Amino acid sequence: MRLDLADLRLFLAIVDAGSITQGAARANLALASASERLRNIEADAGVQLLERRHRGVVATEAGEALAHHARLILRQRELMQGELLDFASGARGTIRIHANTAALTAFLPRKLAPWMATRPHLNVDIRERTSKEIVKAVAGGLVEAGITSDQVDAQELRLHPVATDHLVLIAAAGHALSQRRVVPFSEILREPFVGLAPGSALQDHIDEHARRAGQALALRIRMNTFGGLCEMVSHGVGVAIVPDSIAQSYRRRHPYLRIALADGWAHRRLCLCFRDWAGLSAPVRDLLSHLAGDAGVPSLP
Amino acid sequence: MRLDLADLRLFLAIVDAGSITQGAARANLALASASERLRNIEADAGVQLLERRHRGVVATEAGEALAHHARLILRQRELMQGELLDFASGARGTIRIHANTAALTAFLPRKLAPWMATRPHLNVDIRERTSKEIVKAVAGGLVEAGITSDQVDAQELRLHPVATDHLVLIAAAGHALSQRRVVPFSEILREPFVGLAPGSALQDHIDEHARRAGQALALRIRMNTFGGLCEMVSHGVGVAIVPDSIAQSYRRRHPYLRIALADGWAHRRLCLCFRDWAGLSAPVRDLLSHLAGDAGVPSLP
DNA sequence: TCATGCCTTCGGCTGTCCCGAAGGCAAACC
DNA sequence: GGTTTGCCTTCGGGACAGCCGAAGGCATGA
Repeated sequence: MRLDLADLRLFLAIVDAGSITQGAARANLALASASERLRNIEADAGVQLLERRHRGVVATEAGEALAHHARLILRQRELMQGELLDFASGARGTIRIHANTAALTAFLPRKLAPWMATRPHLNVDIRERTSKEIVKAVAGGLVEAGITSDQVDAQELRLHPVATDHLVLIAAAGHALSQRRVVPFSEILREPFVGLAPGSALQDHIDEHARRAGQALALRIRMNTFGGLCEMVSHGVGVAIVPDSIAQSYRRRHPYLRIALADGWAHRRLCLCFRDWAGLSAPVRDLLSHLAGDAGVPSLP
Repeated sequence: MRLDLADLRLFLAIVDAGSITQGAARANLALASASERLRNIEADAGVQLLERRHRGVVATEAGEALAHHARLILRQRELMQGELLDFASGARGTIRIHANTAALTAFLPRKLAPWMATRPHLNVDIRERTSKEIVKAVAGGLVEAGITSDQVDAQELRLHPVATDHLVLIAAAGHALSQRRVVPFSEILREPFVGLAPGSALQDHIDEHARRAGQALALRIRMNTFGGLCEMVSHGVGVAIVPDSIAQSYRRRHPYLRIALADGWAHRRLCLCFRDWAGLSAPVRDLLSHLAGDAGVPSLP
């Protein structure tokens, strides 16, 4: 059966108009073409679909049935078209980006929530990775964009700073360092530490710097969450290094000292990371614009 | 958007098969054609629908959405096709026939019930008409077929007898005619009559014969149903002329005498009436075959 | 009897769609 | 490391479908 969508549209137009002449006009077809299509439709169906009257035509029972189904099919097609348009315009789909620990825990939730609320069909899949892994993933095309620290070698990728997120040392009140405002990492290498679970990107990052300083940190306990970690520190179990954004947000619940780290690698800025702006998909561009600042992104191309 | 049903079928085949090559084969298309169609589909949609992998392809989110709608649309089309096939094969639709009073009240109900029970989507629209009107309607193409008395001038139409339905006189027990087995109409013209409501085809028929005999019947009362009519007769209100099938079916409830009418026009046979067998629609042919006899219709072409 | 409105048919043309063949690319294999 | 294999894309040519204008048929209404 070779009945196609144009046939359905034409048939509906004819039934609604009540005459082949008018229906053909509505469907932007010459009368001859409409007549021919109709002939084929009826031949295929094997039933008479229109009753020819002196003044126009009316649908037979079979014709009514066809019209009914035609309406359903065309409606379904409208829905499909709308949905595809959503995908094309970026109102629907899934964005995949990578983010480091700091971005994922402190920066993104606050920025992402209102943005997603206005895009009900848009899903975001964020994976936590070390900044180094993120750069590799973006460079290799595995994800379109990521949010990394600026302490990483981005090679040919573009980095666009969107927030500061310095690492700070936190220690229980009354700790020996309590008088210091700033302390170098090398000076605290022998302190008892509270750490994050192995595999955490931030923890690996810190361990790496300890290794470079020729020392392994003395981790008394490893926690799974920043909340637990901060609580441990506030009870004097040990010190810890966390993003300042985290340190700020937990200090009400678990009082502790915040002491800046003197090292360059601790002065991090969170950066959007992507290959080139023009190559990004619409929804990712939209998201990055939003993350870059509420006041638009004059600095993004 | 020029996406047609072939596109949908092809796309589904490709998604299911997991490769354009296989999908094209399933859709009976050359690889080149499939590739071209796909290109157009994606261009129209404005989104990538398939992710090209080293081994075949997989649908993107947008592709999944398209596939989903495609399945719905094609299913709907299947339903439509099935329904049209029902119409074409005569399993669905409405049959319009005319029947005279006798056929409508006595012959048809018994024969029609089992036939309709096995054809749930087939409706039958039967109108009561005089035999003369039926012949006119069939000859004029207003209905395909009818069931008439054989007492009518059928002209070029075909008549096929299917049952006898003689008119009989009924009278209360103890009536003056109670000793007679047969009586000519002319002899009872002056009897008080119980008749049917004006407009009834049978009543008009009887009146017509009375008029030819130069007399109007003395109708003491006109009833709307045969049941009421028979009851009146059994109580001695008057005599009446009814189809023998009716007389038989009510004589238990309302006892009366059945007396044959001698006149030729009372010796009726019910006949199928149609123009030509080949010109009938499938369901009407089917119905007439059934009415002509349970044992097939050797005499119908 | 003509005019009107509607549908059908005809002949010609254009555009679409299909196909085979050739080319490119990445993985798997020898 | 070259070759084979599987898969996708592109190209050019050819056939067919579908579209159109014009002419014809039919019934109605003036």
